[in-house]
Amino acid sequence: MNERATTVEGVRRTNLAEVLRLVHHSGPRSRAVITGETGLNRSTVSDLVGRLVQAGLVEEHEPDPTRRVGRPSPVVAPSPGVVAIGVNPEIDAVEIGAVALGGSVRERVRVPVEQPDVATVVEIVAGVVAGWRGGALAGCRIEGIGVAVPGLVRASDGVVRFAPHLQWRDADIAGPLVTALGIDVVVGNDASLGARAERLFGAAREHEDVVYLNGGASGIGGGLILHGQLIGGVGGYAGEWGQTAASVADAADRRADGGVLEDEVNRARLVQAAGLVAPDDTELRAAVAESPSEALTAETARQRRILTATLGNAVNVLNPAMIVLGGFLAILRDLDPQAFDGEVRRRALAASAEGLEISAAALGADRLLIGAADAAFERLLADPLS
Amino acid sequence: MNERATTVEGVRRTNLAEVLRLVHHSGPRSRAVITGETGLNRSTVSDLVGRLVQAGLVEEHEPDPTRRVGRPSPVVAPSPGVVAIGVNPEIDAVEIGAVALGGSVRERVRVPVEQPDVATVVEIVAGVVAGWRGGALAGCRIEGIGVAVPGLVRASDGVVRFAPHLQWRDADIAGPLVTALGIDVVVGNDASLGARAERLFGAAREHEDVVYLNGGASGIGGGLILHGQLIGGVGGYAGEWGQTAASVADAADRRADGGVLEDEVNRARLVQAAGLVAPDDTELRAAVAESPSEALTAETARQRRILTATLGNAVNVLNPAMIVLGGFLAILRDLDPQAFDGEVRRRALAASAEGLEISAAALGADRLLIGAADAAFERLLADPLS
DNA sequence: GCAGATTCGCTGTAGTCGGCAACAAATCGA
DNA sequence: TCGATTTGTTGCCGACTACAGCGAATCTGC
Repeated sequence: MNERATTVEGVRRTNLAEVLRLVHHSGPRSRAVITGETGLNRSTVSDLVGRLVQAGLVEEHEPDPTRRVGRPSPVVAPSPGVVAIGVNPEIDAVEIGAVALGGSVRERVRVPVEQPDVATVVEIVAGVVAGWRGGALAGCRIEGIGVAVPGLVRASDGVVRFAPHLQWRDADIAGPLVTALGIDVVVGNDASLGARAERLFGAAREHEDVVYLNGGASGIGGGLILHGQLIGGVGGYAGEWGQTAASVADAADRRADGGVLEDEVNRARLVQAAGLVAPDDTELRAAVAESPSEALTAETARQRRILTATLGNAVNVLNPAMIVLGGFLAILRDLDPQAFDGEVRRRALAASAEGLEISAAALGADRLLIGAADAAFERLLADPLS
Repeated sequence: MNERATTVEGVRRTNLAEVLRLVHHSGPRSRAVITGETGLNRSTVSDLVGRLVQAGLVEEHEPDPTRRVGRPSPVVAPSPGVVAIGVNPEIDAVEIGAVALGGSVRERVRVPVEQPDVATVVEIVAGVVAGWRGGALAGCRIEGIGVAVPGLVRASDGVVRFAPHLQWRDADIAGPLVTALGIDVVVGNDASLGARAERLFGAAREHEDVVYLNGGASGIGGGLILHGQLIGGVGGYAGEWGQTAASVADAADRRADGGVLEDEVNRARLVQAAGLVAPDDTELRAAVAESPSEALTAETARQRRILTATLGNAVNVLNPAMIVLGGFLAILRDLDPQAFDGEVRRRALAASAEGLEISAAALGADRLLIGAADAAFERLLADPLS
């Protein structure tokens, strides 16, 4: 995250970045607290905050009425006037959000559209952003646009290599968006950006080593955070758990011959066993929890066996501090969290399971928008007074 | 690796560390080259190198006779007088090496001993190091001791949680070694340190995302390097591929019911199929390569199927730039590297396989000693003029 | 209600560090 | 032998944080 400062001027950039990142990711806090957490001198923090205020990136509010002796320290909060746009094109709609520094969603729109192509997405985003600029976000500073794509995204240039759901292949969405809006654009994999959001503002807050798995209608996506950094791999395609060969201990548990994890641990199979038609996650959760049929019970048990085996492997290889499950994977776990977690632990080395926590995703539908917007903030966070 | 410099004094520490790390990991190079590679100013490099020379950490040699115009630039090389001790306790011996800054092994000793306990290892190391200090390493500066243990090592304090081979459990080897020798001690997992060595001085040189898997008599160990950093996980136990549930597609391929990867992909099974008795890797390699029996051919094919599936999963999840195989895993691959690599690629997403290279380990028996010693150098590299 | 204690913001000074420019040194080519 | 080129060296400058001293704001005890 932080690059090293090899020059004296770079020190200020590093320190400005640290202060801004702190109030953005960890919330408003007093100058005194910032001084303690950064280890910087009071006068230095004063100077840094002053510059950030002058740049309009943070605001200083009157001190918290803490019942403590001493002169009260003003609270430094990220400015709500600095926003980034998060975009999530999906098979049936394009979701767009305006996220302020600090992680709060200020605006949010869902535009239904069947399997949009790049041009359609750009058009929709341009229209929505133009409307916001003249209205709800008038006077705001839009720092960038982050796009969360359900597919493989090349890290080096943001080209969407393959998004099966949208039927995009080698699609450049960043270029047209920049042209249309004149704002910096960042493109990323949806699960990776979801992991980012959960790590910064959700269940995995403050954890440095996180495995995030999300189960959606189209499959299983994942994100990986190690040493506090989002892991992309050499091309940026890391995290594709859904495409791994499932380790199915009992041959009777296998449904798809030669299939991959998302063929076995599969939302559609769960829906079918529940006898539902196109339920959302809330309905599916209810069906699984309340008086399930024998077939549904067997199917959930089967999927849980395979999923826990996969997670056990992940624990052995990565030794994460936390596993975060989203979508129908959380539903599978919530059926009996204790048994589920115990099974994962049983399949892992005792030492590796010691530091492990398993949790359902905390952020709701905003997750992808927040993650995408945060990625768009990255440039600002790295060098606040560019 | 590099921490951020939040203070002006820290800038020098960072830059000193960068220069020393460069000549240590990437080899001797002229001041002019260092200037180009670091982006620092000539005068700054001059100052930094001068300090490192004064501290005895690097030496300046007369310039390379390059046939180029201009004033020749002296070559900066790591001082061979600065060494770290690498230690590798194994089931039948303790191996000890003295590794100089730059990565060259200066001394090396193998002390045969049956299943040594901690006290025995400490005694042996103390004896060997005392001998070196009075002889071969007289006048050398011993910066630290690195111990590569075949087992789980807690990152926070270096305690060996469990080393099945040595039958160590919750063993503190760092404390007694420090007491006996008065030198800083670092303890790490053998495979992780092997990965470190391969990344810095071996096959994975200069790659940022590396999966390393080593197959030994006792099982399969692994190390993981992502974003150029060794991945430890929250407790430091990451990389235990051998204990993962193998994904065996064909039930007929399974040998150990409910077994883990190292039960299926197993050196002993290979040895048995070859009809050998306690061969070393060279003998095993020859047996596998030259006119193998039908049983041996079937066994290698079976193990290759399972291993390639595991590696395919690793590629999908981690998208590494390189997979490095050591020990009998390299033997399995070398039987037909092209087919092996092709199979791994086939099991991975096309995009993830694009940037992938697969290779046998390049460093021989010195690997663990070099990795352990490099870990012991870490403190010096982070802050050269402590 | 007042005085002392405590915490913290503010200001001016000091020390450290890398960049820069000018000069000197060392090599090559003509 | 001279000019061109590259690089080490030196002194100066600008940038940045730490520090100390002072004043401001709040709490506690009497």
